[in-house]
Amino acid sequence: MWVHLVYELVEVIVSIYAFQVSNIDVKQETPVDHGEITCFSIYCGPEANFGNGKSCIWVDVLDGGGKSLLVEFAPFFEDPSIKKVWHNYSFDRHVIENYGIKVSGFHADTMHLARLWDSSRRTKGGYSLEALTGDLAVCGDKNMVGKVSMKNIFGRRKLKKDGSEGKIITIPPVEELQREERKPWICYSALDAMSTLKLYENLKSKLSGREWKLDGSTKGRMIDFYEKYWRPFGEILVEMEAEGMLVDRAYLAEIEKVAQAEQQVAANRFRRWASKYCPDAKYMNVGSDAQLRQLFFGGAQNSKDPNESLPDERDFKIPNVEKVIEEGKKTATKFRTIRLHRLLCDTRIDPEIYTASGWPSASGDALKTLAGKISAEFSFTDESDSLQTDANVGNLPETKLPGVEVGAVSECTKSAYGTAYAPFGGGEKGKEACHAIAALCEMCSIDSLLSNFILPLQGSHISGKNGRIHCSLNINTETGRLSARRPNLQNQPALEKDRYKIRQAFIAAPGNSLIVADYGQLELRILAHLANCKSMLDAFEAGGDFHSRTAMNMYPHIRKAVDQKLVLLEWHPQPGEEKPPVPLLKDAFASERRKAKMLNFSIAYGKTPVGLARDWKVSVKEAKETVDLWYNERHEVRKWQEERKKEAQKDSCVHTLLGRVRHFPSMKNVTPYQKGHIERAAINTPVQGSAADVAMCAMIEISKNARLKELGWRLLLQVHDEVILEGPTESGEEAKAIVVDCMSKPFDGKNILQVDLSVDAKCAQNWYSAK
DNA sequence: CTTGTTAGCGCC
DNA sequence: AAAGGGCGCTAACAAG
Repeated sequence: MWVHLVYELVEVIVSIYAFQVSNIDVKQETPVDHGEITCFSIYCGPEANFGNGKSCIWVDVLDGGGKSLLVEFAPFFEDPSIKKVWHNYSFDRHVIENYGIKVSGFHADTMHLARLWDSSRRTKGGYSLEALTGDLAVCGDKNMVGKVSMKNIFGRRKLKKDGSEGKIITIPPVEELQREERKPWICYSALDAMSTLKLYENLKSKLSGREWKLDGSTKGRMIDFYEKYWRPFGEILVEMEAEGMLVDRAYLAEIEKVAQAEQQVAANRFRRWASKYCPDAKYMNVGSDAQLRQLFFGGAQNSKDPNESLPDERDFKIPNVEKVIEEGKKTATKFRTIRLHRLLCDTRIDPEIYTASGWPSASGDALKTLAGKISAEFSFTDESDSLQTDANVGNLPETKLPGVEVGAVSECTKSAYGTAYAPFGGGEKGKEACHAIAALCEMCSIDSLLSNFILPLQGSHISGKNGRIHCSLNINTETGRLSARRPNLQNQPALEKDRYKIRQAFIAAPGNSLIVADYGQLELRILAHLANCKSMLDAFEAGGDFHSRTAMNMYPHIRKAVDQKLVLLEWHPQPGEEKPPVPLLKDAFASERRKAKMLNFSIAYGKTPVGLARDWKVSVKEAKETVDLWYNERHEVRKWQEERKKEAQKDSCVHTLLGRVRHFPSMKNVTPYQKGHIERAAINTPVQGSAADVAMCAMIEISKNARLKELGWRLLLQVHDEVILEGPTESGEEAKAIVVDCMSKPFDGKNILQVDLSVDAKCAQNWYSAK
């Protein structure tokens, strides 16, 4: 009876839900196929009267009727004409869909509204309902009761063993609260719905008060931006999460074995070598940076505080796998202690890299410096072997061109062995040390692949019933990019780093294929457009290898070589041709092109000559000269960047292509370092944020394309400038062409940029082979 | 035994 | 003094 009441009333008023969910660990699990609803509430403003003057409905799903009661509400959830506002729509929708209810009528997500209003609340309390409703800058409503956290209402101090209250505050399970603290619990969860609607009204009015400017002219208000872009985008993201990616678990189990075996070999190789200098190193945790720091740099001074030094030797606890019974103990304990001292007693290795806290770094980079550019392969038993390995070290020589001076000094004159070579005595000893440390590096990188990717991808908590992985896709970055969580599918190893071909585990279902489509140099194209830079626009217009063209524009001697046809900018082999008639620029001037490429990527991020000098191991003056060469042909970029810095200083904000705003703290009263950070963010955000705008528009185009839908193609994932879809193999080619078209003309079927948007797309059975 | 923090590293 | 933008995740460690 009262279900009908709601149904009729809410057609006119926006309504709100807040769900309490059990049987799910929110921090670990995906809500897709996990989690059960214990209760929910509906609020549609103070005017509604559900009887006895009550304006809010609270529904007990736990003891009040369970699934059958929830299903009574299905028509209500599924009615698109009932406009619904949520706080974190994604979670609630997945949980409702676990009951087979298809939610419709998505009107707004207050988390996204808040993010659109102010994208930098991370340091101001974040975007929880509690933080937002409690913030007067967001909800200036004095009559409003903000959300109060569960911890404050229901938190109980954990009792210590002696019966007194401890410091740890625990919250009982929601089922227990609902049954045993019924009244406050109903108030609490009903308030969620009321807070959400209040928050919606506040944010809507704020966004209505802010002008939306696109390309310099007024398009409306920012709430219009939300409705045009982020509302449909929010819905698309939830659908993508629900789809999920199919993962080949058998394949992952296979590469896990291989990786573990290779890791053991590398780790033991290092341990065996290290134990020659420090016996306990045989049992060390080679993955612990503290232990490594002790072995290499024991006794070293802190670079920031000369009064602090690492101890000469230090004890570490390790799992007692050998079941050693230590002195004074009766049985083998779970852990035992080993003592590590500096490997070299008489010699010290000068640390080149320090951590932020001033201690010598034992990071991968630092270890690579110690080892040098060599392989981990080394025969520790038969030293005659080493000569063969020796022949392989060093860089490949660059193609030399007669009559043309090759710019940089070739690095192959330097020794390929790292800084550990000399301290360990040079010669065979030095080589042995470098190879052992190289093995350590390899062990670390395998470990990182295993623990970050291969193992978690096989976990059951992140996959649904159908074996697919459902990450959550969030609009929660300061620039407007997406982020992915549980698991983060946006940082899967790519290309040459993917030594176990992890991406091969992301597959299409039988009968299906994946389409992987990505933009070529999206951010650089955006920069060319925003800065209106002629040289860059011309280079994109001409097409071909952008970095080679940059190198040519930077260095007159390269331009001369190109003009005289001594080198080719790029080469498209004709049938029958095997190699180009003259060398390619990227081979003949590899080091210049490398620098040009690095500058192309770094300058948009605001990298300074100081940073480049460090990377390139040249003087700051020299780095600055190279940077100037880059800007020489691209003075519009410099001017545009200066304008952005001024804008950040004057208005405390910058804008993206579609008119989203990122605010910065006032530049008064900030340290020079903070000022630098703001300035770099100010020149980066319009580029990164506009690229995010483009990618979002492309996804909206793809998602609303009727033909793609008809053919059965669905978006699965976005990785900033790349999208992945899955659909029937037989329509792969047709779908691919549509996707490319959507991405090239992402603004309502048009491209409003001054540059073309180049798109590369492939159809394949797995993610790896689509690259 | 839990929690938070740091360093490090994967992606674009 | 700090000198590359934006993320999320992990192990190890430190602290409660």
